[in-house]
Amino acid sequence: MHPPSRTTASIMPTRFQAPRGTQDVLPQMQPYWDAVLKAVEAVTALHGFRRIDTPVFEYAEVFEKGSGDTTDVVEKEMYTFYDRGEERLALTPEATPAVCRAYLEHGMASWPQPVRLYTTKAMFRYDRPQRGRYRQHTQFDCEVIGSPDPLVDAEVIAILWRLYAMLGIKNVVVRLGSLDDPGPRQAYIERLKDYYLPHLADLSDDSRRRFDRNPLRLLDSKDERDQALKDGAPKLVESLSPEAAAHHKTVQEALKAAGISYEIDPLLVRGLDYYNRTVFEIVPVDDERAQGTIGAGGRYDGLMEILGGPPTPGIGFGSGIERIILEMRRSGVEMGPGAVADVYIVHRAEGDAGPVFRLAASLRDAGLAAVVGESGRSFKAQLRAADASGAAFAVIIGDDELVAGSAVVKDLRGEAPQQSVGIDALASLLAERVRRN
RNA sequence: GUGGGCGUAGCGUAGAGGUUAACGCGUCAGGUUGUGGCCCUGAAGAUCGAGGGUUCGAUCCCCUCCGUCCACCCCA
Repeated sequence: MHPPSRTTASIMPTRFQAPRGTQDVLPQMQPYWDAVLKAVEAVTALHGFRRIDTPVFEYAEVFEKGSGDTTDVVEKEMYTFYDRGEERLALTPEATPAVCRAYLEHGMASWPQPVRLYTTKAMFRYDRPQRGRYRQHTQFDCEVIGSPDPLVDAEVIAILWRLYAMLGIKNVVVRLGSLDDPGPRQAYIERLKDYYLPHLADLSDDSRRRFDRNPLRLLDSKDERDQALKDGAPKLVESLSPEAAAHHKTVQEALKAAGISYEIDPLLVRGLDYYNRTVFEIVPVDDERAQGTIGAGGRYDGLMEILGGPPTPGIGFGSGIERIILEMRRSGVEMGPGAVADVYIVHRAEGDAGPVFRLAASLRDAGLAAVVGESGRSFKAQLRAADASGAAFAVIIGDDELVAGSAVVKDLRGEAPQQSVGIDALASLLAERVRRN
């Protein structure tokens, strides 16, 4: 469980740094996060979703059973640990099993069905970091539990579609596939293996491994040696059972009705075991990079039983907020820092700070963001800071004003002339002027 | 987990086996008496990612580690 500890020097040469694959979200990036989180709230409200928050960690079995213990996410990427007792826990690598666990634990089957839930939370996967791939990332996650209706499939796709549009993301497309139900899918897999069996020697190493572990992935190979064989392989979406085919068709009709551009991807395979029927991803059309997928999900009608609950259909998706923001910026969305204050107080109160602090408090009482300049810095320096703060007004209190009980109001953004105002009247006056701007 | 590129002040970059490592942005201070944005001047700020090796000498060459980026794998 515990690897030999490395020397401090090798981890931390001269100073601390954030652990590999993690990142600080600095103030200049916060406007993007703010925009995404606000849009998430807005779009989920428009679809009648309610928020749920599950713990950062769960019993490891929740994911081992839920996600599938042979999936890469569980087998290679999960942060598993023992706490000080005997409990084996795991940092959440994906939201769906955790939300389903909560559904069962709290008897949500007795709520009006289906239950529509969303969350935004940190996910952890031990993986080699790349642009858009982090060991800690944040996901917007939606789950609709308790309905087999294909219209619900289309609805969750519509949520993402609307969210991305709200955020100014352009040029994305939905890739839609169907994995059928377990029985027919298994029959299809057998046919696929029969097709590939005579050609095993010609396949890439990766694909030979896939043949045993996850044959569906054969169709997804990017290796040149595998390309020729792919074309002749039986396609899953062309082999669907009548029920799954009808479901698939209804989803498509609903997407068309909603004006969502999608393309059928007969090779779409997701890396989690629990999916059946509808699977989808949303990808940029003009970015061929590997980590381009910004949102993905699918139906998981069998998951609740795997977790020990009664048969309960469900569908959901996750969308990585870091990737959403990368895509926003690639679409040309630019967000500035914004003003940190409405009013910046320039003063020379080295002795008696009372009047300055009372003024600042009265401004804040009036709802104005007020920043007090640093004592001891020149008026010039403080005014430069006032300008940089983005404040609309500077209020100047020097020695003369201190004696007179007044302050000079300077309009930093407009043409209004400076005026001297009694300190008592300042807050209401500025509140009025800021409101007018 | 596999293969490869990169790592010089807070940020973006230049540089060369050999005296005090350069520039822009940013920061701070000034440009006379208490007034921002533009402009000008100056200052601070870099053990050249870390450790080890080769060499008379390394920031530059070699190795290891750390980080980052790209592809694969996987995924959001």
